[in-house]
This record gives sequence, C-alpha cells and structure tokens, in this order.
Amino acid sequence: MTRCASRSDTGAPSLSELFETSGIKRRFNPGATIAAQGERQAWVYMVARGCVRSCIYSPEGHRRVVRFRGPGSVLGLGLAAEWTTSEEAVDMAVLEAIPVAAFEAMLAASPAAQRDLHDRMREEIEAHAALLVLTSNSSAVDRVREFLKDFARSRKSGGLISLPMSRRDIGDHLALSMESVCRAISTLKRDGEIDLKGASFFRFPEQDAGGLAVHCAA
Amino acid sequence: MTRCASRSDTGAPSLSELFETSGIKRRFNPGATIAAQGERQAWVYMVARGCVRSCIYSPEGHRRVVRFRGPGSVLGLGLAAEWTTSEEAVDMAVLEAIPVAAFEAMLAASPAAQRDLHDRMREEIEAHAALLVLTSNSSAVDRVREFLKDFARSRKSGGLISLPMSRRDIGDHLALSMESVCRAISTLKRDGEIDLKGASFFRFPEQDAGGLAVHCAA
DNA sequence: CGGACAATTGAGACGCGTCAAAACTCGTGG
DNA sequence: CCACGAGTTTTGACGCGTCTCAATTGTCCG
Repeated sequence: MTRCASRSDTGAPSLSELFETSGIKRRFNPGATIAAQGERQAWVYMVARGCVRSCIYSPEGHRRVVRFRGPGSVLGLGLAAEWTTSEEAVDMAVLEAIPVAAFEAMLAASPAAQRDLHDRMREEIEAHAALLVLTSNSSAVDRVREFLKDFARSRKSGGLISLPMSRRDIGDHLALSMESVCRAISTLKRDGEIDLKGASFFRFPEQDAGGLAVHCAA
Repeated sequence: MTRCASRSDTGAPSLSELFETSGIKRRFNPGATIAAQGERQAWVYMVARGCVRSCIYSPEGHRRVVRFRGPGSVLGLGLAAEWTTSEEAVDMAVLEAIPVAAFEAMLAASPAAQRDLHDRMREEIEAHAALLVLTSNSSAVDRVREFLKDFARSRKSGGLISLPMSRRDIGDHLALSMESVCRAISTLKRDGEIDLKGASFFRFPEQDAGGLAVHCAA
C-alpha cells in the first residue's frame, strides 16, 4: 500500500529507533493531560505503552476524539508551534519524549527519519479521511462495528481484546452519544457479532460457519 | 500559527515555485476525473485555476468530499503508490503537473521544498481535523454557515463569491443530504445571514450594526 | 422555445439525541 | 466478608432533526 515498504537500513522504522535511543521516559496516569490544545509544543512523544487519545475541543466545548494511539504512534508529528490537539492518557501510559529542537536536529541529519516522518504524516491523513468516511453515511451500529474491527486489528490480539477507553470516548470518536454507543454494542452482542467480557473486554467469535447463523433472534 | 512564517529565500512557498517553473499545464473540464482512487500515482499536481474536489468513495458507493481545493493547493502530497482520493474538477480547472519521480528528485535537492511539503501536510491534517469537528456536533445550518465562511475566507473576495460546486457536493462534504444543504441555505438567506445571487453566488452582508439586527423574522 | 438538469420546497418516517432511571463495577472501610 | 458509595454502563421513553421520496420551480444552453 505504501511506497516505502522496503527500507534499506534496519527493520525498525527510523523514528522508533530515535525515540528508543534518545527518548526520555515519562509516565501518565489515566485521564492525565500529556499536552493541551493551544499550548506551546516543547516535546515530541512516542507511545511506548498504553493508550492515548488525541482530542480537539471546539469553542462551544464539544470534544472530538480524532484518534486513539497505541504503542509506536507519535504525538506532535506536525511540529507546529502550538499543539492543535489535546493529548490525553486513556489508561496508564508510558511515553518516550524528545525536545522539539533536538528532534528537528536529528531529523535534518537523517533522510531516513525524514521519510519515516513523511510516511507517518500520510498515514495520519489517511486515518482522518477514513474516519470522515466512516462518520458520514453509516449507522451507529456500523460505526461501532467498524471501530471495534479496526481496534482489534491494530492490537492484533486474536483473543480477548481490552477496550481501555470509555463509552463516551468512543462516542466522541465516532460522533455518537455515549448512549448510542451502548445500544450499538448491545445490538452487536445480541446478534452474536461480538462477545463481551465485562464492559471493557470483547472478542470477535471466529465463526467457521461464515457468519450465516443469525442466532434466530427475531 | 505555523512555525515557518519566516521563510528566508523568496516570498513564494517553495513548492509553488517548483510547479511554476517545472510544471506541465493540463486542463480539465467540469466533472472530469484528474486522478482516480486506487489508480497508480504518476503525477503530482498543483491547482493553477479553478476548483478541485478530493473525494473518497466507500465500498458501498457513498462519497465523501474530503476537501475542496483552489489555486495553490497540491494534489498527491502523500506520494503514496496509489491515489487514496479521487481528484475531480468541479469547474474548468487548470493544473500544473510534475512526474512523481522528478518531484521526488527536486524534493531531495531542496530542504526548503521539504519543509514546505511538511507544512502543507500538516495543514492537510488540520483541515481534516477541523472537518471532523465541524461534522460531529453541529446542526445542518451551522455546518453550512461555517462552510460558507471558510470558503469565503479562502477566496478572500470581499464581494460576491462564486460557489462552483453543486449542492450535492457540499452535502457530501458536510455529511448532509443535498436537500438539507438547500434548506440550510434557504434558512440563512431568510434570516439575512447571506445574500444569494442565483444559486451559485453568495455574499455576507457586512453588517455594521454588529449583527444584532435579526430582521424580525419570528 | 424547449429540454435536461439543478435547486427548492413539501410531507412523512426513522434514527439518534436528550433526559431519566436502573443495573453494574470496583475500590474503600467497617 | 459484606456493606457502602461514586462512577460507569445499560436500558427506557420521548422529541426533534435529518433523510427519503416526491413534486415543483428555476436555470442554462441548444
């Protein structure tokens, strides 16, 4: 899909190495603000562990979760003077931090890092575009189903998947109310599309039958 | 807002120069497809005249207009192997085209161009994010009002502003039906927030009273 | 003038938001 | 170990805004 599939040097993307070698570890409690929208950007971060939400608050106080970020995702790629998003820890999160000036210096010295940065920005654009498509013409159930699929894919865990964020977080991501997310999840569970373990663990039943069994709900 | 406000060399952004000196002019009729989603990307374009819409078609056939582009805007910034968006001429559009390989070569030779590219990608991310916010928690009238404001600002013409795209285009941009866009425009006109000249020219009445006059509609 | 297409307006249905209440979870302390 | 309380999740009822379908009007060009 991307042109840079073959990277000559090492197997790991350049920016990952940068953060692993030069990053300072910082830990954030659930709900903690890593960076606030409008604040001057002094650091660039990479998620090492946990989950981070990138939010935008509109003047009227509404929130949109533009993206959930897991390990390997970089915060502040745009290198703008101020943070355009608020970055908040969803659960206990550990990040690698590099001062912006140092990051830019390392970037200037490494064409591979520049290419990695470019690829990641393109990926960010495509993710935003995909969210725009998802939230334009699909029902609440469709949005939640697609979100869960994507999330499961990004965590590539075959079994039980942890869902660290709240229903409201998911709603603010998918442009739905908290209640609509609840109802959609309940519908998916009732229809046998997902299994729930408590409220924050789910699983896709690997249906060998091809999903034709409808559990004769109606 | 952006860090790169002071660019040392010339007044024009680097990529603009690139396209003006090395670009091949190509003309497209209204509705023509400049590049199709999924097609291999052979060229990078810059809009010279006219208006272009960047669309994404979902598997179900729904369309989202991710962005409208005017003169100066670059198509294919991401340099992915394939076009992730369909680029379509809204009206008669003239574009400057550069082959991808040549573009990348020029890019490698010019740090200023790289920085310009980075800035433009950040701007793209921010524009997408703004659209995500706009289409999450606002009514049809609010979306259309904001869209018209933005569009007027981007065209920075004080007087009558041409609206080259159809109501359906606007709807697919704002995640509204064509009819809802119509109704919203009618409402704005009735309430005196905009003036209409035909269906494709509008104007914001520069109210010196500060917008307190409500035209006693109710 | 006529025809095709876009824009507008209307009527009705449906889905989601809102408000409200109940059930559940989890940590704390008796 | 159980009781308690705060916060989250779930379910219910209802109203409203937007979508859909349909008809009319308007616009542009041959």
